[in-house]
Amino acid sequence: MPRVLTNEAVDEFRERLVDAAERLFAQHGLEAVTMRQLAAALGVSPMTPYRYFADKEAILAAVRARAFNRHAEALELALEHGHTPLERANAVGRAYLDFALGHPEAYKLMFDIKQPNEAAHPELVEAGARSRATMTAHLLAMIDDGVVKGDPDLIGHMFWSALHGAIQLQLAGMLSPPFDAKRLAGEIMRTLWLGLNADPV
Amino acid sequence: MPRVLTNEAVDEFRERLVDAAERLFAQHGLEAVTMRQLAAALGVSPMTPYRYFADKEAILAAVRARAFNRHAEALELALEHGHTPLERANAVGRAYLDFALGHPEAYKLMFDIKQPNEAAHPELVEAGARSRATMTAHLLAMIDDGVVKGDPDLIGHMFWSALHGAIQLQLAGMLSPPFDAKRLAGEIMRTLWLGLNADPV
DNA sequence: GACTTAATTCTTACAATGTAAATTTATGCC
DNA sequence: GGCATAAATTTACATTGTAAGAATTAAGTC
Repeated sequence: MPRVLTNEAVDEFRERLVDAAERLFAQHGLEAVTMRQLAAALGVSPMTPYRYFADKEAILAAVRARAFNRHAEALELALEHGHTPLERANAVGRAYLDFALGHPEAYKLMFDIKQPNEAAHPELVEAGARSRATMTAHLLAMIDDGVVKGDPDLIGHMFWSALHGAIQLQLAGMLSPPFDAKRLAGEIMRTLWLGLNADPV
Repeated sequence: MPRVLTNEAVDEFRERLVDAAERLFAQHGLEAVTMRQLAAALGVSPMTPYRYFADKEAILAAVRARAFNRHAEALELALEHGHTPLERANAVGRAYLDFALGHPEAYKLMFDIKQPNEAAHPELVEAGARSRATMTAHLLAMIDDGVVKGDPDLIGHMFWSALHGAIQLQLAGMLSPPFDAKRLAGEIMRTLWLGLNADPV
């Protein structure tokens, strides 16, 4: 009988490959990283990764899933460090911005890509859902506490859009001094809070 | 002496090629369109386009420049159709949204791409500047008229970020009912106006 | 410990891409 | 008509993702 890979060995290889892919994508961008480079980074022959991933897209899915999970963890950590709902909202916004600007390539892979059949990768779907859920968790508390009125899902999407827009403009190189994502995001979020409280329901 | 292309002939070929590129990019996306396809679309051999454009990136620059100009024209048209500054602001916002959702591929080429040496294509730089200038033109009038207070450039960037974020989320497939770019953009813009007026300077 | 056998890995191969280099074609002056 | 030369085509090459085939290797049997 031949040697058979244990599940642990398979997982370990997949993880090492995702490590390398994450690093190389961040360094050179998704398009610029080749299957051959990934294989070389692990010291295996060019076709070996195909034993562990269906194709390049499956590797992308794994990297994205990990990014969504890291993102969720960063926001969850921020959530714990605020005592009032408003503090938590600000902490989450700041954490979102810090993640995006600190890991721009990961952020683009998460939110700026239309992966054809995303549904084929359940771990990716789950990680995406987790990240999304964390983003709005604190808003529910704010509505409950009466700090702000309205549909929490709608308000969450409004802040998300605003933050995302500022970030995307900066990452695409469309902003020049004295404007940057951090400043714009701060101004927009402040103004939105004002507007939400000024709004008669 | 050999036949020499007139400037008109060169311009005409370039224009036909940009026509084809625009259409094919919109249909299949930038990455999926090959130089060979572009050549075939004009009925010439694969290398002929290289007589008129340095490389694929130069074609992209030309397509982007044209998109920026179309965008500017759409916004300028909207500007003319409003009588009060507030009407004009709403019309421009609506025109921006309509352009983005009506020509999603063009929009992504304009605002979601970091073209390496953009500065090497003056027509692109100029078209981009024109589009940007149009976006903020009406805000200056609003500030002058005292409809709203603050730095017009900052306020312009705030609305831009918010609109862009909602659009990008939709184009990346990140929004699902009952949320879409149009609704989010409307809610955000309304709330921002409220917040700006509520804000003591 | 040698042998068998199938999972794993590596090597080879191919079609597609952007584009460089070589070749052919066509024009207008002598 | 022949020639110089711009334009266009043809040929060629390195690089990519990945399919197919060949080689390697390790576990169980004797």
